[in-house]
Amino acid sequence: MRSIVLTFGLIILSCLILFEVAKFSLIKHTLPIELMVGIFAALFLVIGILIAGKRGPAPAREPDKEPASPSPVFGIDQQKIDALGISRREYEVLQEIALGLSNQEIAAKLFVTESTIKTHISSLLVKLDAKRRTDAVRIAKELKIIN
Amino acid sequence: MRSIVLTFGLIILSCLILFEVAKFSLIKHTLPIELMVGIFAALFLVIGILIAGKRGPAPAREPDKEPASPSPVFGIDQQKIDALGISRREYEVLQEIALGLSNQEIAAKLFVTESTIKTHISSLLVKLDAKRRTDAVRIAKELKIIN
DNA sequence: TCCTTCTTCATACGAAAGTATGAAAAGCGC
DNA sequence: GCGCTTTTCATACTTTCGTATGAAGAAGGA
Repeated sequence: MRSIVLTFGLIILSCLILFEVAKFSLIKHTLPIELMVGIFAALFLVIGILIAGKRGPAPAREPDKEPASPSPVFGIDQQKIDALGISRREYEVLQEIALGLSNQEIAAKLFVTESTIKTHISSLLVKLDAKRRTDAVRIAKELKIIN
Repeated sequence: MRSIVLTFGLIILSCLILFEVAKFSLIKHTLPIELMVGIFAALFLVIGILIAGKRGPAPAREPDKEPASPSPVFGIDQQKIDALGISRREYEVLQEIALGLSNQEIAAKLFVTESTIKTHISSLLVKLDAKRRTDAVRIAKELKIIN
């Protein structure tokens, strides 16, 4: 909670500063308006991606307004991941499984113990309704929740 | 692929339209610059979030072709299978592995003992230079020798 | 603050996977 | 027939995987 406030505060603050600087430049006609707007657009595009990248555990999943795209436009269907209740960490493990790594290798890669990986995989198998890791990978690919 | 191009095309198109309208309003001084920039910032913030929500870690994956319905011969590289020295029976086993079946299930499906399946898999792992069956599946898909 | 979820870890056990080795039958090309 | 590969199977052993259960700290929402 505190971290969110802090992060947003920082973002807003830096944006305001940038904004004032930009307006100053604009008045002096040292920058065209188009460029100005473009910069801000790009800036907020990046910010948006960053924010979304830090997806929390299903943030208040209200009834979805349809995304109007039955097929995943950009490859991965985040909504399906949420709908299955797959957590961030579990998803990371799933990706490593798909790469063909062993539990031990995944543990080393994610800096946790093999025990933890086993726990994640067990719940993944339940959530994906799979019997084995190979099964889980196939199902996940069919659901397009991994590449 | 087509849908991605379409989506991006639409986004860019609507942005250009919005941009022109905005510039027009700006010239007529019906809107303050701040509001203008703010609208675009918000717009691209949303777009960024949407994109991030739908994107994958993008490890250069080509989309899988339609399963089963068309002849699996198209897209499969028979020459690579031969080059790797993978026999007919081994290839059958490989396909079953990719479906997520256990050794026992594969044995039942192919009417042989589990022992035989293990033998086939062992040589498959060597020929594919894989350490595990999950690894073998990934490699086989990358080599386009299975769907 | 209380409650829940997520993440982490451990231990123990059973099931599945994989390795090593040997061997026998069948098919094929020479 | 002879040599070669493929396919089949077995036994024994090691490693990995998966389940069950309990527990504890961190983060976030109500």
